[in-house]
Amino acid sequence: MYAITTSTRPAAPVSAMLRPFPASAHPQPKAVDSLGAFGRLGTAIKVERNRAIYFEGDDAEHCYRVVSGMVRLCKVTEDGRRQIAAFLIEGDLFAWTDQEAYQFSAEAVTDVTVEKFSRARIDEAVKDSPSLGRTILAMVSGQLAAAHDHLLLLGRMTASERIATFLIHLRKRQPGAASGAIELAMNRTDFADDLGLTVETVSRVMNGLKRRGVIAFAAPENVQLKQSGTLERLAMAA
Amino acid sequence: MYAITTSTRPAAPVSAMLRPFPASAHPQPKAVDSLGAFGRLGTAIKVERNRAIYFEGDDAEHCYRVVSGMVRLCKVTEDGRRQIAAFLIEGDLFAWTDQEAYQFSAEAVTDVTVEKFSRARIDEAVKDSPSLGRTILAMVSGQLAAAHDHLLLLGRMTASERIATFLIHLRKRQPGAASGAIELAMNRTDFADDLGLTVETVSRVMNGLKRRGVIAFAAPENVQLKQSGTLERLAMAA
DNA sequence: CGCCAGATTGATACACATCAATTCTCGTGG
DNA sequence: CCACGAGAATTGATGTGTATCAATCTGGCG
Repeated sequence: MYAITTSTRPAAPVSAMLRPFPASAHPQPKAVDSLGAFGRLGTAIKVERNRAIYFEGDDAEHCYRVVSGMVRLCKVTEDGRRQIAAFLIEGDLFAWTDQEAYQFSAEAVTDVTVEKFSRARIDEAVKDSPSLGRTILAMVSGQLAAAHDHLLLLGRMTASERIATFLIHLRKRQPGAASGAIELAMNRTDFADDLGLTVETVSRVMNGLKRRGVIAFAAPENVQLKQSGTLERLAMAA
Repeated sequence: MYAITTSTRPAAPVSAMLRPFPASAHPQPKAVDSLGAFGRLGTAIKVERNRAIYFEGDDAEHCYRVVSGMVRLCKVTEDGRRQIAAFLIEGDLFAWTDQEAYQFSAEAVTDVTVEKFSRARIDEAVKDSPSLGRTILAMVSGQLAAAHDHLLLLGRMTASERIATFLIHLRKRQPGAASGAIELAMNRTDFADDLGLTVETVSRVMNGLKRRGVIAFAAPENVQLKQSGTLERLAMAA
């Protein structure tokens, strides 16, 4: 049941963030084909763009895995400042916590399919299959490493370094973007809230790079990396 | 063997950071008593204050657990900017990665005893005992949650909010500091590099809080929280 | 066609960095 | 016991990168 729980709901940008659909609104969640190491332990759930999968403060009863689309983990302070901790894509695990409440909200950046696991069931499955536990640990520790890199970015990099790093990072994860064409699933605000900047600064830096011919974009969501070398020099320390 | 590997050594503050002692210099590493869930899988190692346990870029052959003292995980860019990802205390695991090279250096903040594990041996031990795997996962996912909170701090908090948050956080982890007395193992520079600030800003904010009677300190490393309420209000979103 | 959210651009403000002295602390040796 | 030196902390003066405030522009959609 999707009862209205007493979670810390964002105070400022309320209108934008909606609860996930009640289960009844999704008569037939599409079956997931690529189950990976997780067999049939979970349930596939679809979530519409810009809806929350869960809110910070909700009881942490489930853990998840992205099947398709993009998810963001984020937190909003009382006065409306928002930080996005990570953008997650196909295969990424999230909410794999031991605390009794979620500390970050998870929201669908695009229309998304996620697989939902009961924590209890996963614990049992791991007892039977140590390799499953190994897989989970590998993914979580990978995310820890990514978070640490993100800390360096937020703590010590300038605006242009952050953006260069972000773009390069995106291209690495983009499956079929061998050239330099990147499809940005997120908008400039998400962009800014991930990098600890404002929308205006993101816009200025992006258009600065565009003017210098380092990147190109007609529509804001369709960026091409023209001079990867320059970008990598800007990005510096990986 | 502690062969000189081809690791990315910090270019700027070279003098400060020294290799760990060769094993031969530690004839009898003191036996560790509190082995926790890890039995006798590891070896106790002592590392002197301000020496590195390993460097970013070194082959990631071992993982560690802090037995006593404080360890910092940090990265230095070519031009000398430094970010500390975390301060680790007794019981904390680190270097629990699947990548082939460490991405962050680990350094002793105080004189430190760490337990060192071979990754291969741990993997085997986990196969035998799933609960060990569960313990490890719990710790790593706890660190991921802490890293995410740190991201919010670096991305969206002001200098005073960062410092208030840091102080409160420290007190929570300090074992016997029920009152408000905190013993800072790290100096102002570490302080600043964890919070993404400069030493000067840290000093100014700390002395500002002191003037307002929120905190007190005679020596810089011995801080007392006088008005926890005020601090918590400053710290805001946990 | 007109609306609206998102993106861009411009003018200005400000929090923190940077540069530059002091001051403090503590270990060391005369 | 005190002068000395060195590293850390503090304090002050000034600079600057990014935020903030405020329009304006753009493209999609009813």
